[in-house]
Amino acid sequence: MASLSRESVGEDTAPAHGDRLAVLRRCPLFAAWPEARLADLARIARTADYPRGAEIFARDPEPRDIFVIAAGGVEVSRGSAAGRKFVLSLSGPFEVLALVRLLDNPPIRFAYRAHMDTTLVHLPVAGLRAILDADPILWRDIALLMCARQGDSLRLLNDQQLGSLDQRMAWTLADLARIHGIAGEQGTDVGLRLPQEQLGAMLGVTRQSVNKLLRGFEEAGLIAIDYNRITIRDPAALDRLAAQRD
Amino acid sequence: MASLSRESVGEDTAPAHGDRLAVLRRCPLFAAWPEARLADLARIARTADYPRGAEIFARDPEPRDIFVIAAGGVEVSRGSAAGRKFVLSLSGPFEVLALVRLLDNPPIRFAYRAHMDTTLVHLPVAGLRAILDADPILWRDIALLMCARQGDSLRLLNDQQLGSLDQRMAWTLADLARIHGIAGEQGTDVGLRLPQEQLGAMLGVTRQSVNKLLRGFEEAGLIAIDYNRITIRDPAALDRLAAQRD
DNA sequence: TGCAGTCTGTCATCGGGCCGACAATCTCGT
DNA sequence: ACGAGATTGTCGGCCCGATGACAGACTGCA
Repeated sequence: MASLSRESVGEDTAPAHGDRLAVLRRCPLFAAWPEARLADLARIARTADYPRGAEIFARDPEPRDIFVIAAGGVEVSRGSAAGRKFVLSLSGPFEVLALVRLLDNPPIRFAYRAHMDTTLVHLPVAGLRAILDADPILWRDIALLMCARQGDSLRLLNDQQLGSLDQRMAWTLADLARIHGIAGEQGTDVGLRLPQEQLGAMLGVTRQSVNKLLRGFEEAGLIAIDYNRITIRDPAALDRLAAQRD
Repeated sequence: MASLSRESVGEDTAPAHGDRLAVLRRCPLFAAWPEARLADLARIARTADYPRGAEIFARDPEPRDIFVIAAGGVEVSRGSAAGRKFVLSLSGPFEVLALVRLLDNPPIRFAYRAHMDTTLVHLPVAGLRAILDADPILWRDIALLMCARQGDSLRLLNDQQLGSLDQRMAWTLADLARIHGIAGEQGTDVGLRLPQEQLGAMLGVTRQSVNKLLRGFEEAGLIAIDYNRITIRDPAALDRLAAQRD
């Protein structure tokens, strides 16, 4: 159990303000917002650092923040009573998370965990709503982003129901590479050292199944495996495999 | 293959306009909208009837309408190349569907089918966007609805991954009863005559499994089965079973 | 009323993925 | 450099749900 949380809350110096502004400016969600609104956002925002493995809202019984990843990565997951875990996504920098908190009572609560050393920009939901209500056309960007997120969820749901395991694996790997990937000489490195256990929690299978599946992919020349590290050798074939879900 | 579609498009008499207004007024989404905006909506809206089994956008290669169920029910589903089908939901009156079309290019396209004789109010997406942009605070309602929908999808995803089959069945039955159910003396009738095949397509299992599962539920006194018709006898126990998903 | 088409009920068989177990390998902190 | 803990690689047995098949029941239309 990680016991650390919110290391650097409280410093609110001018350069910190500028940092927050720089982060917000790089979020696709805020891309079209006027400079003044971004400044408003930066004013209510607070930065916090989380060491690898820390739970993001571990101490908040009723979380009140939406947040943006400034650096690092966040695992969005949910545990079951039986001890199993479902990993919804591994998000990277400049993604805005927990937007569902704009609702007064969200229907389900996921857990957020720093997947590596991570810096977040917290936006108190009340303050964000005030800014949105003061310039309501900004709600449009929220609405459209939520439409896109909904589309992503529906695609995931569809894949879970109709796709074979190989297809889901191919799709998941391609997706991870797109978010976190680092292109290299031998191919695109899936930029995370993710345990097969965690991959399993994304696909809904056990780590043993993931292992067999990955070795199969390696044998087929799709990927290369170096212990924890996966490199995509044949992205085209991978996409072809993933795209058969229709 | 159903060949019928859009029977009554074209009539735009004054009383029809009033009918459309009445339907829109009963949608939760539009509950807080000012009367003038609802009138604008009704003005761009068009009503269409679909016989049971008809595909809603069968003829539109690039569908441009968001729609509201005025009466009847709509099955939202997606087929696979292998001939299998995934049923996302069975929606009832006054639900607004296909909101994801507010995006220019939705990431995934589901099929909509009239699950019984159905009347829809079509809202062209361009017209809707114009109305929203003219009074942008209305975007807030869209955004919050999409947040709620997203929450629903995430809950479904979570259940698929972590829940046992019984739990998912219990949850699905309770959900259907909530949307379409008719309370009676012997308990709540799940208001649809849905083939076990279709239930299977919602849960991601075959009709045989659904059959065995339902008989088990009946034996346990949770439900009563009369051929196609399911009546919930012990809603408390059903909820208890469904709620174990944590 | 009868018949075609749909839906249910049930069985035997098969297979993919789970479970439990254990050894080998790698990483990281001290 | 070393040892504890995490992660991988692999196996055999097992179980749930898929598959294919078939008879019987129900519905709705002619």
